[in-house]
Amino acid sequence: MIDIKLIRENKELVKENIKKKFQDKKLPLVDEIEMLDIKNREVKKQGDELRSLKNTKSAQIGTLMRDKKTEEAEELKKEIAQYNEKIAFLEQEELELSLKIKEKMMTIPNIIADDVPIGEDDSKNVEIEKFGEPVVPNYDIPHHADIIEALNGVDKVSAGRTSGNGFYYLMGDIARLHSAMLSYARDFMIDKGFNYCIPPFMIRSDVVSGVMSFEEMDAMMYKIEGEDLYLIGTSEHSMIGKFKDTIIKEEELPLTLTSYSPCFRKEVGAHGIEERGLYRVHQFEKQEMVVLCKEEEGMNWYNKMWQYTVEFFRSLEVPVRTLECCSGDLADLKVKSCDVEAWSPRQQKYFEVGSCSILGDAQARRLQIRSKNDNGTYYVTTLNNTVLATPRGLIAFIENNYNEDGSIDIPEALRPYMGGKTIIK
RNA sequence: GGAGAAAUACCCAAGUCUGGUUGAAGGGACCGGUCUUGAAAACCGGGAGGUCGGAAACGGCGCGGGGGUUCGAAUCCCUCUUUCUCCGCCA
Repeated sequence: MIDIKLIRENKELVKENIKKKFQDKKLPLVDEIEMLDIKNREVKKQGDELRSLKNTKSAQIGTLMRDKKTEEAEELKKEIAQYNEKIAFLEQEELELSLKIKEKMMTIPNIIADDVPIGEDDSKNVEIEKFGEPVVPNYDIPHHADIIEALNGVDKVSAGRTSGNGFYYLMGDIARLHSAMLSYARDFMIDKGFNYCIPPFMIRSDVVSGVMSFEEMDAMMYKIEGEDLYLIGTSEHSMIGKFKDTIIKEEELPLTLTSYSPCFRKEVGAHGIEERGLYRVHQFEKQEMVVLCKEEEGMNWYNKMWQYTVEFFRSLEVPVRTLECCSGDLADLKVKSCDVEAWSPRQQKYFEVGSCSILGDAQARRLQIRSKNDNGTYYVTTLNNTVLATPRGLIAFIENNYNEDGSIDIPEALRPYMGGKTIIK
């Protein structure tokens, strides 16, 4: 959500930005908002004047009552009653106008960074940099589901029975590897100075609607029957929600947090749960990083954050690359975003394992997350990035550490979490 | 799940029974000053933060959130949320 002042003062910029994102159908909204805003302020002004008048007269009644001038007081009461009718009418109008404005404002995309590549969809995303050699071994790498199955590491048949498609039992060393990776990811971020946090795994609807649109909510979030609660789709939801309606002391910024949570997603729509294996599932686990900082420090953190993820995967012998999200593929709330993709030696291409985003003050404005200095309050800049989401991260790890004989190497970094094991076979 | 108590500004806290100079007493912290070589202490002085409209003057909102009664609500009523105490249940 952008500042409405931007529409008042520089609506061409807002329109230009909409065009850059190939959302031309939203262009008329800008003028509509501008008109509604003018009208809203006019109505508010009228209302304020009447309320002011009413307040003054009411105070007079107080004085008259004290002086026992009942008749005069009664007359004033009648006078005020007339104001109240008008005020009620104006307030209704004010409410309707501001709702309309808010509804439209929510759909206006955030102003993207100048250096975001312009493109209509994900096919126009731009590779930035490769880290590590994308090696293709001279033997075949089986599908991850087959690798894991051969090691007795997964049971999807039983999961289908208990929970349906999109769920899984991880077993034995593979389950342990899964946990080891998460523990390592946690400690990796703690060592970077991030504050470890385990958040609530369910959140209320007002928090959800603060972080996503209704359509997204419907497509992603599981609702708890009979309660105003949703299972989180990512800990970002509860981590950002943590600061809803608060003013953070400026000396506490930047807040650098790393959170663990299971994540639940319906995965309704485009892709669905149609793929074999553990790539797209209803339930996964994630170590996340979240940063709240001053605007001027935002880009600095953005660059640090994706680099942390790269460093993390490199320490696990996984080649990665960064892929910059183009304007059309960028979610409306984001200023800039890049994916960290892991190399798949089997498919001989990169696939997404994480996503780093800077949202400017858009998320903070929606949720009223502010800080304060001598010039007053301001909305903080929010960022989030994946350290490790797994089983997806597990797949990347397994493919890249797979040996011809079906075993999986455990790199140095992970061994303390695997009881010293150097190999899974 | 049951019973009770509470939520007031950065923090503590008065006011709520008895609605009207309470746009919120009093502390603490904070800022400015006196004193001091400097600081502390003491003393004097200052301001509610926020938000919306306005170029400004000024005005609207605002005592956990929402609604209601009333000319007028921190104060009365309803509702939601949260916290605390006790009981029950439970990893």
